Amino acid sequence: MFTKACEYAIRAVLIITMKGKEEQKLSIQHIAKEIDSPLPFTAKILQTLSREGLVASVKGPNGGFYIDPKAKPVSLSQIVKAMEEENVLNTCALGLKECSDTQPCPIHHQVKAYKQKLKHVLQEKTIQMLAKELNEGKTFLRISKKRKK
Amino acid sequence: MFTKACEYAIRAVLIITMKGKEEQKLSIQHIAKEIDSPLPFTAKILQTLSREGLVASVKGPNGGFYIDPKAKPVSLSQIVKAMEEENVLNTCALGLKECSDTQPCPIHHQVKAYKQKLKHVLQEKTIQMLAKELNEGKTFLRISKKRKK
DNA sequence: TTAATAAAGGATATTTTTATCCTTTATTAT
DNA sequence: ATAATAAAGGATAAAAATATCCTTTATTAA
Ligand code: FES
Ligand code: FES
Repeated sequence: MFTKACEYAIRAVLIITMKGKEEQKLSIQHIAKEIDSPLPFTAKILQTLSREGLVASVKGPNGGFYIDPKAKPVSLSQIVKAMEEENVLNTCALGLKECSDTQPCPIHHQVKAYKQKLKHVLQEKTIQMLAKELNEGKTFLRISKKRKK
Repeated sequence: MFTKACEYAIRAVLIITMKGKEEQKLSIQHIAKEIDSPLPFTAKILQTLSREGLVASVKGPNGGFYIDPKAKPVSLSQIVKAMEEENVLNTCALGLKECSDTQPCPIHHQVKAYKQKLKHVLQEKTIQMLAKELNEGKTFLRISKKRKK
C-alpha cells in the first residue's frame, strides 16, 4: 500500500509524538531503534519530515526531534503527501492512465469504495489520535513474540 | 496496489479472454498494443501466465495466446498469485512484521475491513465475468480522450 | 524437408526504491 | 573561543522492479 519510506515516516512521527518532548528530544538513533528501521534511511526521511514542518528538530548536543506542542495536529495524509505518495489512492488499480467513473476499468467499482474510505481515514486520523491509542496499549508499533498460553 | 507486472498480467488475460479464440490466437504484439504495455516485458509476463496454465499458448505460424474454453474460469486472485503478489493484502499497512488482530498496528482496524473486502473481490471475480462487462461496454481497458459535449 | 513464424527462455540493461557514507552546519557545554 | 554533538545535505551503493535483447524451441505452411 505504502512504500517503505512512507511506512517508516508514519512510524517515526508516531514515536516522536509519543516520546519526544521539547526538553527530551529523540535522536535519529533512538527513533530508528524504536521503529526497527535502517538508521541512515530513517535519517533521510526525518530530513524530509523536518523540512516539511511535520516534526521539529534541533541540531547539536541534546538535539533531536520532537513535536511542537502548539503546532496543529498532523494527519496521516499530510505525511503521505510529504513522502509524495498522495496519489496511491487516486490512480487506477489496473494501471489505466486515469481512474474515472465515466470510463471505469473492470475493477473500478469494486475498489472505489475501498479507496474512498481509506482516503477518508488518512484525512481524519491524526498522529495524535493514533499515538494516544498506542500509549493506551490498544495498538502496537512492534510485534513482540509472546509464547502462547 | 499491484505492481506493473501484475497490472499488465490482469489486463493481458482480460484481452486474451475477450479476443483470443483457439482458431484466432492473439500474438504478443497484438496483446501489448491492446493493453498499451511494453512489448518485451509483456512477453515475460505472458511466459509466466502460460507456465502457470492461466492462458494457453501455441508457438509457430498462426500461434499465439488464447483461453481454453473447457478450462475452469480464472479468478483475479489466481493471476495475482501467479505474479507472486498474493501477500499484498495480507501484510501490515505500516510494515510491521505481522498483521494481526491481537497486536494491531495503529491503523490495522481502519484498513482491515477494506483489505478483506478486496481479497473477497479478487477471489470471487473471474476474468470471464469482467470480460463480459468489457464486451458489453460497461467497463474499459483504455481511456479514450473524447471531447466534452 | 525447408523456411518462416511465434512463443520460451536466458542474459542483460535501465530505472526506481532502498540504503549507506561522508562532509557541512548549527547548537551546546566546557 | 573550542571541542563535542547531532541533524542537514550531498554523493554513492545496493537491491528490486521494470524493460530490452538475443538465442532456442516448437509449429506450420510451402
Ligand atoms: S479506473 Fe481502474 S480503479 Fe478506477
Ligand atoms: S497490523 Fe498493520 S494492518 Fe494489520
